[in-house]
Amino acid sequence: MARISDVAARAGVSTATVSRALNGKSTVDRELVARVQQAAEELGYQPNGPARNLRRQEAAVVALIISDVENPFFTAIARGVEDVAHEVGYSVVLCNSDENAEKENRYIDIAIQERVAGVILSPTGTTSSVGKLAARGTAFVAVDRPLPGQESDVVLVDTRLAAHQATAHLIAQGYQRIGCITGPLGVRTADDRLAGYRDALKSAKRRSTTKLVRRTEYKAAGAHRAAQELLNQSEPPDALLVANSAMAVGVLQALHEHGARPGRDVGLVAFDDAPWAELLDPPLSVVAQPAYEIGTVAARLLLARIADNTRPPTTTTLGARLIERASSHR
Amino acid sequence: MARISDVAARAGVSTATVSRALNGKSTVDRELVARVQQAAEELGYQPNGPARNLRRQEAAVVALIISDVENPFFTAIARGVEDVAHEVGYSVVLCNSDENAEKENRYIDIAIQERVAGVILSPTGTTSSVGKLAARGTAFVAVDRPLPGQESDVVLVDTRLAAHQATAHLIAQGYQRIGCITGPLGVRTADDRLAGYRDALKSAKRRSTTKLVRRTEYKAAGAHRAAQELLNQSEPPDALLVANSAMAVGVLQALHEHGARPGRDVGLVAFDDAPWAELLDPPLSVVAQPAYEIGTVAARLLLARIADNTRPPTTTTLGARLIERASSHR
DNA sequence: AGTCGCTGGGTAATCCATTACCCGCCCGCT
DNA sequence: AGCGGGCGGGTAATGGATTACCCAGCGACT
Repeated sequence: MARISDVAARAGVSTATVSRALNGKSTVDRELVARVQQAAEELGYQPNGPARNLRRQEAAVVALIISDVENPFFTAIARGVEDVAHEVGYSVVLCNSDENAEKENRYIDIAIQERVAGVILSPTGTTSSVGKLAARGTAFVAVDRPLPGQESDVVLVDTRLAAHQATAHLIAQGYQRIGCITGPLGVRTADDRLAGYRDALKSAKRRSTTKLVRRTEYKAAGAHRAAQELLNQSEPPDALLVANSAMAVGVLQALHEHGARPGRDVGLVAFDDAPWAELLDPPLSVVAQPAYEIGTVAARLLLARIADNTRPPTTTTLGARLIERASSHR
Repeated sequence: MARISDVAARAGVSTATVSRALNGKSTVDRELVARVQQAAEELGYQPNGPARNLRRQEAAVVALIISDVENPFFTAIARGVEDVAHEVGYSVVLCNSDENAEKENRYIDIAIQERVAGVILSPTGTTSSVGKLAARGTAFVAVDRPLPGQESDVVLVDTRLAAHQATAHLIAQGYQRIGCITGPLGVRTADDRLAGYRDALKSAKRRSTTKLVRRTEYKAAGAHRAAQELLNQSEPPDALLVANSAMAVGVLQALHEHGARPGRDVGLVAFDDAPWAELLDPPLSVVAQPAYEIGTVAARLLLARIADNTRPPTTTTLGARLIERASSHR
């Protein structure tokens, strides 16, 4: 594979000149630049990234560690991050932690080893292997969930408030026994959505009971089981707040199996707007989160922090929007 | 940041011994290994990736370049690749080419520059910047679509046959004017699905007319417009074959706007099984592609090629499965 | 006892691009 | 003419881990 010295030889200049000509860092004679570019072209020269990064002590790459590639919420974030990063010449590599602290830890190690310029991640939970990033001075930004006991830039959604509003909406529609199916204990968004749900019940002077609450992983299968359990109780819920769209699929299946119609029999609001939510009969009421915007904001914060790691940590909280459709109307 | 020489000093050995102890390449005295590991631990030593890759001339990383992160078909492939790669200690970085030859080209350059061990990609189309990989001897595997004029390992789905079967199913159900909404001209899967559709019409001695065929990007918006056009014709289709699940969303919207009920009024089969397909009323008939398996197969092929780049190129064709639901029954 | 061979471990070369440092040349001013 | 300043470009140091090469020491065999 062609090296910089090959290009230099072909263009009849030194390696220093080749580097300067190709990177445009310093003024180089026009004619030489042309000769160098042509030589590089002819040889199909591609600079050796590791060598460059070794010397530069940093790669123009940001790592994005998300907890589920198959969750549209996170892929939308990825798009936001990409669009901003590309504008300024950074590349984005996507890593999938699968809501698994060990994988997350592994990817953080890789990010450190590869000396990426910065990391954006949705932390899996309590185990803060993220401390390593802080310890090394690598810029990082948390999205979707804050980092326990870490000072850092964070981009959140006011998901507790959103859950409150969604629940209040169900109450206003006259539902009496409102349940909640949320994510695993310790996952912050899951906790917050549950808290918001309880806030709303309290505001309405309703008693909340654990009999109407289930926690499970953020997947369809878990939510399906949870919904089955709730519906099989002697006093089943007449409405449900569901914490993400994959879960909503499981819940809708369970309702179907019980012959219960969303809206009329069981009011339903789910987090995350999905393109198919409107296609259902009845259309699904959702809490739309600004996922793409989370990505763009996080990327901009990260770039600012790469430029200046001493700036004080900021917390950005974006709002979510309740979209009322027929699944939450009798 | 701690360097290998710091670890060596703390453990009282040479850098060579540290490297050997941590990589387990050669036999090192047990006690020294323990001392080295402890020293590394205490210093929080993380090897410098660029330096390592520079020396090794290769990184234990495979790049996966897909054409749409938001398409569940591709994220399922990603999962398959990841699962296999992780088993053997490789990391996967995901790049999103967005069906854009320029972005694809850029990511290929990055992959070459970073000296990744191999690349798996779903080629965007004709412009074969992929030639660079071949020229450099970087292992690569194409998924979902073959590479025009490139000898390489390929993992495909027999999508033409699947389209044939799906169309034949619509014919068997008694639909008379079957249309097709497929992806852009030149995207191989889009061409194949259209070809399969025509094969089926021909087998059934039906005339195929371009009046019932529309091509658009693989997104909901394009498919929505296409469906509108088709439905507004004087002789609208009474069934549609739709080339992916995002498009199906657009088509379903259009049908709804026309007050047409899937199945009864317009028979419908779409490519890609989505978790929500069963939730619709009526449930959507689909062609389920083995996306996860494509990923695992491609990863295994890539690993084999990394080990031995002289092996002859293979083409693996996986089958798709038609799942008949109510949207394709009168 | 001497020699061969093996093993464990140290020294230094190596991977390649970037950039600090330095030199030569030319222009312009006095 | 002489000198200073600026610019273009070359030489070589640099980043950090891996590994080729070599050496010392020990055990075994003749």
